[in-house]
Amino acid sequence: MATKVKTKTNRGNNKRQSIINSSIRVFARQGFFQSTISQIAREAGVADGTIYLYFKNKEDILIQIFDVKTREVFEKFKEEVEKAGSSFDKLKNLIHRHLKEFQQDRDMAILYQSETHRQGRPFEAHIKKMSEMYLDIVSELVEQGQQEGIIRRDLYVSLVKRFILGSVDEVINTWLHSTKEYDLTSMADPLVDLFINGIGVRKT
Amino acid sequence: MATKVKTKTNRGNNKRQSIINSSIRVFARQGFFQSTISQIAREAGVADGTIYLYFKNKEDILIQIFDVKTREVFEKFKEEVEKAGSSFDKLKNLIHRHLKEFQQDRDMAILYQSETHRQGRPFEAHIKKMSEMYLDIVSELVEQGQQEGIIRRDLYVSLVKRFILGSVDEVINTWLHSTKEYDLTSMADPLVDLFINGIGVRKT
Amino acid sequence: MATKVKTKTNRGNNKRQSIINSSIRVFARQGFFQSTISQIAREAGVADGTIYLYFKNKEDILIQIFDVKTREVFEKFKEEVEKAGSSFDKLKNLIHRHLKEFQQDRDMAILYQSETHRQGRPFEAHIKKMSEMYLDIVSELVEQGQQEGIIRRDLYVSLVKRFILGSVDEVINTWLHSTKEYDLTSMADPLVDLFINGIGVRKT
Amino acid sequence: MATKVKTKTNRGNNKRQSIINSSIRVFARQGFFQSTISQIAREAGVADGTIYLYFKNKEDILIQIFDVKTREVFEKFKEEVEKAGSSFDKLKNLIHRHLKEFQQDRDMAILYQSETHRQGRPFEAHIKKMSEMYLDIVSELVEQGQQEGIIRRDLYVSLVKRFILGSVDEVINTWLHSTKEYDLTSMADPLVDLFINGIGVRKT
DNA sequence: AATGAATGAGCGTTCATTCAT
DNA sequence: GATGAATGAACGCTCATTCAT
Repeated sequence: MATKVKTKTNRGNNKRQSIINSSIRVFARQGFFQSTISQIAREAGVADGTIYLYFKNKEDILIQIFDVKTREVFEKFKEEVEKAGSSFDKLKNLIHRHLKEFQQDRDMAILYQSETHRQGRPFEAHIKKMSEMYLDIVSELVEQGQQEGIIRRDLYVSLVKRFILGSVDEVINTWLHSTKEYDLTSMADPLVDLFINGIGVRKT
Repeated sequence: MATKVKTKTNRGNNKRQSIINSSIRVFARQGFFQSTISQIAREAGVADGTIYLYFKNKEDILIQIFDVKTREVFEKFKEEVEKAGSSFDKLKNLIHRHLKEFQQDRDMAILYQSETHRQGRPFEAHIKKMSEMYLDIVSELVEQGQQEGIIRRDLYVSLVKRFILGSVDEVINTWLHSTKEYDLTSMADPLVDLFINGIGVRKT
Repeated sequence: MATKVKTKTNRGNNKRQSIINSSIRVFARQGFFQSTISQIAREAGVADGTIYLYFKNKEDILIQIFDVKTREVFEKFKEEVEKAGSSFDKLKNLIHRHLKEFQQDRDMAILYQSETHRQGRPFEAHIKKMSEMYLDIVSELVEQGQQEGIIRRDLYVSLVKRFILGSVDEVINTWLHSTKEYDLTSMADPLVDLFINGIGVRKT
Repeated sequence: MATKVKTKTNRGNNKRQSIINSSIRVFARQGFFQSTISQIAREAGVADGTIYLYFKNKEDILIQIFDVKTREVFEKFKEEVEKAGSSFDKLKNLIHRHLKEFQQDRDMAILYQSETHRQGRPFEAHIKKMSEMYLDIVSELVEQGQQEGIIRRDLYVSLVKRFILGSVDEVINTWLHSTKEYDLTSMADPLVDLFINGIGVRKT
């Protein structure tokens, strides 16, 4: 149906996508600064110069990757949260999906970990935006939980966000750098348990 | 007394230290790959070539920084933990000191965040070592808490470590990238509260 | 006819040749280690980086020069030898052509002299190959002479080769370092005379 | 007797000699340009700076080596020639001693081969001087032989010198680059035979 | 639109030489 | 005399970017 329209547009998009995909792979493998345009071009099966038809420069590739990918990812997160009813289930779904997505796209996970933690200007904004989306999700979730009476009311929501996001990130990071292979999603339930109940013994 | 001995040794050490300090500053400001030997040399007030009297190459600077600094930092952490009695106080002290140290040495904090999250081989080992020290501290702490009956027994200790370390890192990372200035250590108590009690409401 | 094909191929070859020619000139003038890529590039009318499009590194230029040039030269030598009938005439032709070629390509002669006599590994093989070609030519020539009954049978052929090649090289070397200009080929006949008859008086 | 006087002078001379010897070794192993002052210093057991107390600069070491060593060597050559009576024996002795000396001092032989054949200014003069000494010896020898009636009168003496020196050098050079070990001096007699009689069959 | 040869600024690193001790 | 830490010019090489085809 919508197949014919693509002819012109998609040509470009195919090449564009191809470059983006190659970039993610190459960046993940070697890091942004260690990657060369030539490598990306070779991996994408295009000429070096072609890349500059779609991207302003090397950094622009990275920026666009983040813009697109994070939009995608957080769309999925939102969807996952909406799927569930209680705030507890929402959290569980979120964490599970978070781990699952990063497990499925290892290269992107690596790239994400590297880039969200490095310094270097022209990026800040994009990272922030993404981080805020996570915050939004968590905010809603916490608020709902509080109304449901299952989440404490005396919380700094922004701290809760870092508390959760940080833990998940570290779990992912450990997985990425681990020599052993194991299922990342299996960490979801224990993690959620920690989020909800903490490590302290409950006084009965 | 021991002042004479320095003449020879210290000369070198001073210059060495100066280069290390400059490197931390420059690496923090621009990232490892964006930093040049010339910048470091200029900042340290030495000639480019001088750097190679003390370090094998650019990467070696980074490695030595980590080796020294992490040893220092974790010495402090251990000390802080030993200062307290109950596992609860130990955790509190640890988190507090962690935040305090990184707040006091912002450049090192930035460097630490960048390097622990990037890919690139010849480093893995050094990072691992450091991470394990943290794990050791947390392990002991958790174990003690379990014996004291104030920390749950049904925990994956290695997950707890990531749960705690990840949260703290993220809190630091947010602070580093924040435009507002605020006291990082003020996050300690709320964080510990989250670690111990989680976000869930306690059923009475 | 075959003119169109050049468009792509020749472009590269022209630049490649240009770099090779410049390199011979620069190497001859200052020696391999004293020559810089910048000098070669300037002399060839290309950018420094361009050189690395055609050669792996500085040393690779030298190797390729030798591979090509010595093949060329020894093709000519062989041709010259085959042109003559008697072994005596062959020898005469060989020496004459040898001197003529090196006189015509003074830079290459200088380079050849330097490089065949210096130490430094990654070269040995290439030099050897070349030297052996000369040996082959002389071997055949001597053998034929022996069958013709005009060359002694009690000779170490490998020594004869060095005897001849060494003398010729030294004559060339002297010419190269001489302040006076003189016709190098004029040395051919006297040299051959010495090869054949030696310096001793013939007992009649 | 003259032993006491040395105290002061020799100290210097010892160090000087040590540096010279080390330099020959290092230069021979790696070539002049590939050798560093540090390597020479280390090998000589002195500090880098000390070298500049005895030599103006790196090149000066090379020059002084040649000045001294060639004087030494050619003293021996002369001596060897004077030992013999007939011009024929003189030639035999010269060649034999030449090969023997270079065989005994392999490093110097390598250095000599490299440096007499490379281009690079500030040297010419020293090489020339040495070469002329050889020429002188050969000249006398040939002249005497002519008077004795055993060497042809129709010879360019300067060509004869190159004819002989070149052959010997090439024989040495081959020996130096050979993988097999063999006695270099065994080449002396066959070589002399070639010099005297050439490769041609004598007409009876 | 696509190419890829060409560019040249820029960087890490080396090393001859100096000089304060 | 002797040292060796310090210097900084110089070089080989890389690679993001451009542009003629």
